[in-house]
Amino acid sequence: MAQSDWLSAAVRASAVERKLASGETLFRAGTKTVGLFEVISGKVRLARGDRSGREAVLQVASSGETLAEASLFSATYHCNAIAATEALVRLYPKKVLLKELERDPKLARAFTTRLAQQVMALRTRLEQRNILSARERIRHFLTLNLGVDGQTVEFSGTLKELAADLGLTHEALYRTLADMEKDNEIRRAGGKIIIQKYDSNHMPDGE
Amino acid sequence: MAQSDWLSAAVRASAVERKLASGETLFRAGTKTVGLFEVISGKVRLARGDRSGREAVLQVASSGETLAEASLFSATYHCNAIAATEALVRLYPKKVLLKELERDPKLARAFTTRLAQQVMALRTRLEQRNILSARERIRHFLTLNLGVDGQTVEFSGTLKELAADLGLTHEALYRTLADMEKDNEIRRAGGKIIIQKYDSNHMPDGE
DNA sequence: CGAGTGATTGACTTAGATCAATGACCGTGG
DNA sequence: CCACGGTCATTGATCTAAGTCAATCACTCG
Repeated sequence: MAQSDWLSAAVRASAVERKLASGETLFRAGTKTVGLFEVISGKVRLARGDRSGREAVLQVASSGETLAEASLFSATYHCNAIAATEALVRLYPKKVLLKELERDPKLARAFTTRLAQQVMALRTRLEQRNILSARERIRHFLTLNLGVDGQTVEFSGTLKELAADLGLTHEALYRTLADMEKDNEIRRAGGKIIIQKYDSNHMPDGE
Repeated sequence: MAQSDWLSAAVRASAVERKLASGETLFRAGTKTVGLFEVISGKVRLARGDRSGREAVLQVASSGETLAEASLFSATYHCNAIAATEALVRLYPKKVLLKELERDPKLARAFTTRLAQQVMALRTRLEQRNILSARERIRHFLTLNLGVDGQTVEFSGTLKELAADLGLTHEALYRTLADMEKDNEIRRAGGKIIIQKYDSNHMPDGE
């Protein structure tokens, strides 16, 4: 399951595992960086909290994904990483990884590609945050996460988490989802959302 | 001025320059990627537009900065790049660059570092977009862009551009700025904003 | 069985988006 | 040289959707 294939054997050998309880902090902003984390199981969210207590979710890493790639190039972390569920993570120490990156061009390339993907993912996220209407925001999310069948979106975790992910209050999400269901735009079934119609010519609110 | 020092001679040799009029499009989402752009003079903004016409500014690249690093690893662009002012850009063709990245570890490292910085910058941006209060958002921007003197923030371009950058309407920005000035929190002088006081214990609106 | 949390809905408030109008500038072409 | 079109900066009025506070129900876990 772990798709750490892109990591070289040398790096993998140096890994250290750590178990996290739900809600436990993996690292905190300001702390010295120790390396790159891979989530083996569970989910870990990367967030920054502003003074007002509100926290901005920057990323939610599930099994197979990595955390804090960028922090490798900085002395301290700039975000907080908190386990969203009980989780198992693997730490690839900074030193080893950096050295290997230097030596192994294949690894370097893979790593760079990952970073590039992150950049694009972040941009998508940013794009989404620019949408002010909750409904449009949800639509945006839905279209981006359509399953292979082209009409089902599966989301992991709670709706509350999804709300945080979308940058909405959970109330707003519940309500909008309910509205969309009432309007027959979507249907819900457990952890799934089924899009009822997606033709560009119904636009209930756009011009 | 151009800080393309991190690029190897081979890459630099292959560069092609292009002049853009203000408002001219450099590339559009969906177009095939041709390479990496460096802004030599002027400003180019990277943006994604949602169906409603609203455009999300993802990055504004000024002289010395590069555009579309991530697109090197993807077949098509995912954003639009539009010259915000008259601008001169240099194109480093994808093919050459990719090959050089493969060959030159030093270049690869530099490039990776850039990407990592981008990731962090994007995260900061994302964090900002999570702040709902216009005033807090501006404060956040100000603290992040404090000059060396610790109390002056210089911004380039128009206030309107800044507004787009902050994800606010220009009206909201004008108003909030005016309010902050009235409250003696800031002072304005041309393209500068001077912070009058920044002690954590005045909090005009926080709890 | 009670505490804790998610899901949901109601009522209310508010801050920011929207629409609109005005004055200051600036460059440009006749 | 100046009138005119364009854009920025600014402010007013209004509206609305999302945030906030709050209550309820269903579940699960120990």
